[in-house]
Order: sequence, then structure tokens, then C-alpha cells
Amino acid sequence: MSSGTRDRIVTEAMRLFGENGFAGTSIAQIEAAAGLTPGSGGLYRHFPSKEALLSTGIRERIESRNELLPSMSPSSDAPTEAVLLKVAQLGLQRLDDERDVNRILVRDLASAPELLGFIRDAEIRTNHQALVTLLRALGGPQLDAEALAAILIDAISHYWLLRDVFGGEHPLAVPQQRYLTTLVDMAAHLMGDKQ
Amino acid sequence: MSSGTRDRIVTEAMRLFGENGFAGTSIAQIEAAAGLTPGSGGLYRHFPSKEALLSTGIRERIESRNELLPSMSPSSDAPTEAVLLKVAQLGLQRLDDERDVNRILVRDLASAPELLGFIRDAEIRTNHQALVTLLRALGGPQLDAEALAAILIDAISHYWLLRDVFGGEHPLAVPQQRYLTTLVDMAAHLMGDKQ
DNA sequence: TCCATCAGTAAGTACTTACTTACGACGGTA
DNA sequence: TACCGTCGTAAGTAAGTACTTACTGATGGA
Repeated sequence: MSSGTRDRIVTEAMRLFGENGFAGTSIAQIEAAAGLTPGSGGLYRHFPSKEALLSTGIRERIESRNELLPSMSPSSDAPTEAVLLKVAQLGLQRLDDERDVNRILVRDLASAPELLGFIRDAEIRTNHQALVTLLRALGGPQLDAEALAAILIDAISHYWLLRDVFGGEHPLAVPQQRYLTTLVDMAAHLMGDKQ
Repeated sequence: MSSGTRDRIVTEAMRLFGENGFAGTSIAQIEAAAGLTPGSGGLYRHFPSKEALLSTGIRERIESRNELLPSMSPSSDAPTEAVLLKVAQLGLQRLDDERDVNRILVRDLASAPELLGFIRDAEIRTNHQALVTLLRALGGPQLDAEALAAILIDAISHYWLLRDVFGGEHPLAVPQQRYLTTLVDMAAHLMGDKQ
């Protein structure tokens, strides 16, 4: 079965791109990691170029993932703080699960407009819209849910990113629980006020 | 004078590292940009290696910069929201001014522990500590100023980073003014409550 | 049994990489 | 004039780059 090799190539390529960057990963490295002979162009039986491999890897990873907020409404009788804390923890989890895609996004895609557009529409705006809907259900009509949702996403994403870049610990050394609690507290205060 | 050439090398190297990444920039490119003959090893009259050049560039940029919050206390009679908004705008300005260093940090330093430590101590924690001091002066003693300062820094940094990666516009398309106003509003609400 | 297709390899393409060596032009000092 | 260290260049090194070409063995359908 050839699709086994193809999938191994994609998996190992995404891991290597995430660890060493796109320019820092060679075709030979990917071949070796996928069980092919490094330097033989075996990879090109499955992909026409290094760029095409990157594009395929990113699209497959993002398309094969489920909704971040599948059905948050059933537990909407819980207090706002508890709901938001759960969402924040889910977001951090998701960032961890797609570590490689997230690293590649900030490192290597600044000059790949098609991939940027795909990620923006298929992942970033989708998650944002789901959070906006949730915030509107919990807060009053005066609330700027779009801005608040963006702030929550950005704060959590950058907390994750810095922790990742600095090898496991956020450079400001604020524990995750204190960080998330304070963030959720801020949001709840704002929402309570615009009720 | 040779130090002219040396400084040109550092300047152009930091620009190219920021634009194309460390692995994506060649010694020949840097030499050409600095006015040397590309491919002649003229760069090596001034730096022993590509890594040493990167290290020197980052350290010089960070050491030669002034305080982000020089003396915010004099205008402490202004309302909290106005002070925080000014600080947020200053932060965005600083991120723009040191665009190259910021890009290099998230793209290429994950496996350069000494540089990470230097940036953390000389830049990130310094700014955080200054903001913590300001927040403590404005808010009550019950406030978790360290967590709040980290959240404000992270939100603003990620807003800047995504706007940079996506070529000028934040993928969530929230205008800067609305974003900052909402962020400052959240902080002020929390601080007012813990007064 | 024949035969076409597929997946992988060996070997090589032309080119780029970081870095080195030998040398000449230069300015200051003796 | 003789000398010295500095700065840049020409020309190279060995290794690595993405990708190609020609081939081999296995597979599966007619």
C-alpha cells in the first residue's frame, strides 16, 4: 500500500517543519524520517515539490479537525466564569494538539498568501465566530463581543506561544491557573457591566 | 574606517534575518546588502560565524534601547483608562520599532538558550516589571498585578504579531482602536473592583 | 503469461551553503 | 625607505540543496 508511505511523509514532514522550520528541513531529512532512503528522490513519487508537501500537510491537519466549541450552550446555566475558564483551557489544549501547524504559521507562512487565507478562514475566524456567539449569549447587547473574543484568543495564544518558544516556561513565570483566572475575571467583569 | 562596514553588516543582517529568517538568509546576501562583494568572505573579517553575527545584532539592538515606561507617574492624576491606553499604544509602537528582533525571537531562537535568556531578562521582564509597578499604583492591593500585566502584554503582542504575519491586517479584522479600548476597559473594570 | 503501472533506489544534475586561504592595496609608524 | 597590521577581494573548499533521470522489482489485471 503506497498511501501508508505518503501519510508517513506528511506526518514526519509536519513534525520536522515544526521543529526545525521549513527552510531548516531538507528533503533528505524527511525521506529518512519516513523510512525512505535519504537523497533518493523517493518523496517526489508522492509530492511534486517541498512547497506542495507543506501545503498538503497544513490543509489536511486543519480539515481533519473537529469544532473547538461543539455545543457549549447546554451548560449555559453554569456561571460565566466557569464557562469561560473551560473554553480557555480547551483553547490551550487545541494549541498544544496542533503545535506544529501553529509554529509553522508564525515562522514560515508570512510569504504564503494562499495558506494564510486558508488558515484564517478555516480555523481562526471559525473559532472566533463560535466564541463571539457564546459571549453574546452570556453578555448583554452593549458588549463588543468581537473585540473581547479577539482579546481572549490573542492572550491565550501568546501565552502558549511564549511558553513554547521559551522551552516550556512562560518568560514572565505567571502560572497558568493564575493567568487564566485573571483573564476570565476581566472578561466577566466587563460582561457583567454591559449587561 | 572599518567600524562603518561592521555596523552596516549588523544593520543589514538584522533586516534580512527579520524578512527572510535566519536559515533563509545567506552570508552572500548580507555581504551584498552591506556593500561588500557577495561570496567573498569579507564578512568574516568582522564576525567569526553567522551565529555570532546574529547574537551580536540582537544584543546591540536590545542594549541600545531606552526604557519603555520612563516616568509614567507624573501624569498619574489622569484617569486609569487614559493612562493604560497610552501605555498600550506605546507598546504597539515599540513592537513596530523592533520588528526584526521580535520576528527573529518567535521564528529562530527556540534553540538558542543564551539569547532567549538575555531577551527574557533584558527586555521582557523589564517591561513587565515596569507595568506591574504602574498597575499597583493605579489599582488596589488585592489586584494580581503580575497576571494582569502579563495578559495586557500578551494580548497586545499577539495582536501585533498576527497583524505582522498576515501582511498588515489582523485576521480577525478588529480595528486597533476598538481592540485597545476594549482591552483597557477590561483592565480598568478589574482594577476598579479590587480597589 | 504477458504487460503496464507503481514505488522505491542509485546516481547524478546544477547550484548554493558557510567558511577558508592567499594575496594585494592601504595608512600609519619607524 | 622599510615595515606592519587592517580591510577587502578572488578563488577556492567540502558539504549540502532541491530535484531529475534511468532503472529495478513487485503487483495486479487481461
